[in-house]
Amino acid sequence: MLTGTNLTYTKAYNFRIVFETIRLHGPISRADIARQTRLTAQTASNIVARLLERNFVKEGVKLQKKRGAPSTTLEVNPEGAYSVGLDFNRDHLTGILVDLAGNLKTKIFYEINSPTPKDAINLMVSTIRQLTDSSLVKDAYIAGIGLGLPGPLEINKNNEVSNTINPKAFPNWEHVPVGKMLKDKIDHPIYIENNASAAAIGERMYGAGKNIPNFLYTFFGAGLGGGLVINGNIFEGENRNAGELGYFPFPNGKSPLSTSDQPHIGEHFNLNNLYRWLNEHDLDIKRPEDLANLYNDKNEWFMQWLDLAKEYLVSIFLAAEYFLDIEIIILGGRLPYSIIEDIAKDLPDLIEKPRISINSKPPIFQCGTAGTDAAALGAATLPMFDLFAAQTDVLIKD
Amino acid sequence: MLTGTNLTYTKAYNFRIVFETIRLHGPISRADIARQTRLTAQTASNIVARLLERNFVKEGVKLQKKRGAPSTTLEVNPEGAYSVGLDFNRDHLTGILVDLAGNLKTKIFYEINSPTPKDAINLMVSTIRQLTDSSLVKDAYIAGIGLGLPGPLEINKNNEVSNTINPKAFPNWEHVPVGKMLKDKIDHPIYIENNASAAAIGERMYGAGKNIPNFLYTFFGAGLGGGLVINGNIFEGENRNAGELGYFPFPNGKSPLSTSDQPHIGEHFNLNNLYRWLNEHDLDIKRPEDLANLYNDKNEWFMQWLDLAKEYLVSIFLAAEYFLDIEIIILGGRLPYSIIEDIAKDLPDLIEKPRISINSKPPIFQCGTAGTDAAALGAATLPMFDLFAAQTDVLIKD
DNA sequence: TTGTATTAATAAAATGAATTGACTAATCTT
DNA sequence: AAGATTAGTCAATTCATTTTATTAATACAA
Repeated sequence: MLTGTNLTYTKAYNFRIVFETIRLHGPISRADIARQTRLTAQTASNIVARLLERNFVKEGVKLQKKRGAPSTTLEVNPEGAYSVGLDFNRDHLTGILVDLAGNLKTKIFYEINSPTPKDAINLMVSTIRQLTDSSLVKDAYIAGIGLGLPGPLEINKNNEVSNTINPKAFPNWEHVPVGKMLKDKIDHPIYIENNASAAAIGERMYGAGKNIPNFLYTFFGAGLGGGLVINGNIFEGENRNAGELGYFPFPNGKSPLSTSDQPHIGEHFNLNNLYRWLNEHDLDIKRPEDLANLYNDKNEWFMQWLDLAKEYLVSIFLAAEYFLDIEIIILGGRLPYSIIEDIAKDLPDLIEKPRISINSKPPIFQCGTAGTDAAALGAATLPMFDLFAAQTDVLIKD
Repeated sequence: MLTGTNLTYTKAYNFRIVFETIRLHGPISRADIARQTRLTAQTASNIVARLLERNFVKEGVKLQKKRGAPSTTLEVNPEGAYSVGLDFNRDHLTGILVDLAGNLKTKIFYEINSPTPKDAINLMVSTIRQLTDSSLVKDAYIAGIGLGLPGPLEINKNNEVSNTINPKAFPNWEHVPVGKMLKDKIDHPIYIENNASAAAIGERMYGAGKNIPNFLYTFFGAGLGGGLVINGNIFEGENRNAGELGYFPFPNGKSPLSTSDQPHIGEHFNLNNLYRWLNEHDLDIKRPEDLANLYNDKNEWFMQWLDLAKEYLVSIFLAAEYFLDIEIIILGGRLPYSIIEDIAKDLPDLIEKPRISINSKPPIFQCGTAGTDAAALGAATLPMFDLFAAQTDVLIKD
């Protein structure tokens, strides 16, 4: 619905704009903030005063340029806020604490095995408590708790709780009100996203997408996921399922890992499928980390998988270019960094041959900066993003 | 760059919000406008006064609901502004005049044959003059001139002029500064878009996309084009080439119309390819309208083409769903309406079989309301959109 | 028929954000 | 040492929305 705006919203937006300017371009002086944001020096100065008061920024070194009075610079105060991120899947729970600058402060990792919802929630709650009760964040402001779940998710009518997990891949987890269950026990705002979207938001705010308003994030998790960042914000689609890259059909033939009657690329990237297939070839692989060794050894089976993976990705990324003319594709997730790096290195050449172009540049491939904890880090940035990101929707009523 | 906002921008945005509310929901009272926009009654009333003063809206009937004073309703004043739209391609130039309500007032159509840039510009100029000098718009406010060109387009460094046409399909038209050439002779603001994007904006503002902020528009023109509307605005991509649906590869085999060494779906939808192929089968077809007869007669060659066309579209639209989880796909363009209607009718069933879904609804297929003049009507709405659409970017400096 | 409740619309005053203008202080240039 | 330039802030102004108050029109109930 079309709603108006007023001074209050203006204030909220300018507050975010100034904070973002300091975060992305700091250390920076009040005068430079005013120039960049096109606000008056007075307004910028006033907003900075509010940011200082709330401890979100702090003054840094004095700086002199050519002439005139030297300027005192401002930069993000990492201790100004903290946030908790959880990345949950059937084989693991990662919990982390990050500060306002996006630094990872604490990390807790559990290997688990398809827990019941009740057990899972209990583990999440104790993990959150452990992270928020540490001496580090004593008295500090906690922005909230972000939870990354394997998609697809649901939102019920009340818009309050979102949660269900692909029932085939994760039995007994249909329509579990994860958000509600957590809210009953945790006294912080709770944000839930599918882990691919969360990771994309993480890269957008703190990582490779910091200065890139439009990109496609490709998430190698339990399967193949994606997060689409459009105009600086995640684009979720009508049913919150945008970025389901795994559903694309194989460009020709099908993967030896495919077993379903609707062959789709996701099957090739499904880690359980991959483990099983490698086991069939006498390779004992149980965790994503184990793949790094196979890659280092140039194991023939793994390299066969990797070559096919690249071929399949090419067809997806071509679609991304034709549809969205996307500038940058960021790759991240639980696969070892060396493997993701290899993919990012090879794709530009591989995509060039089938690509049709009249006057546009090919997409750039980049590795995410969050490493294998991308989902947890992304989850942790959900509260930060909600509070600080300079989205234009904060300008509009409701 | 991150820029701030202030009261002036607030005012501009609320002005648009109120106008849009009247346009989409009128006849509507001041009180209802206030309720919908969440502005105060006073503010809504003040903005309406400004809209009345500028003749963009007019008062309508009195309306009484249950109790209380009856309200005077407001509605768009069609005569409040006019706009000119041109749809140019190598075989035709369509020029139209529309009013503020989106009604087609005058239409001029020329059949042409790959004119030189100079001849084309002259024809455009005389068409524009004819449309703007008519007695109808005497003394009326002309919002501007919109020009739809076959993509892909370019923007030069100065951001002022955009213009070049697929040189393979349209010889001697590389890097022609159409915008600049028009501006020298025409004293109205000039807007240029590729015709698919223009048509998409037209459907967004006045047609099937009126109340739909996210949709994919599919344009059957000289080839296959697309326009992506995201958050109410056209999404153009990094090189302004988003929506190049024609570049998708064939899902299997290739079309009998395909001749290039990089087979792609666009070849199948290329009208010249289609005419040629039909000619080879002794069917004398020269214009899009001629296809309607073939369709009525259920001509075997044409139906073969049509069945393949649907198959190819399915693969594109599946990609649209997986990538964007798009709710609605609007079909329009120069193909006869009966054929587009047939496609829209058959696609839901055709897409259901290959489609993979866990908990999302399939896209809805709809025919555009602009008919075969979609591109020209879309071009005509470019100035209207720029002046009246409630985009959040009008809230931000620069 | 009369009094009351409800709603529409606007006038006048208040609010609160950014802006404008004036001023001080710090540094470089000549 | 004087002048130029820049940073930063206080005080006053501006201006669109909001708040408050008022008038007018209608329906409903007694």
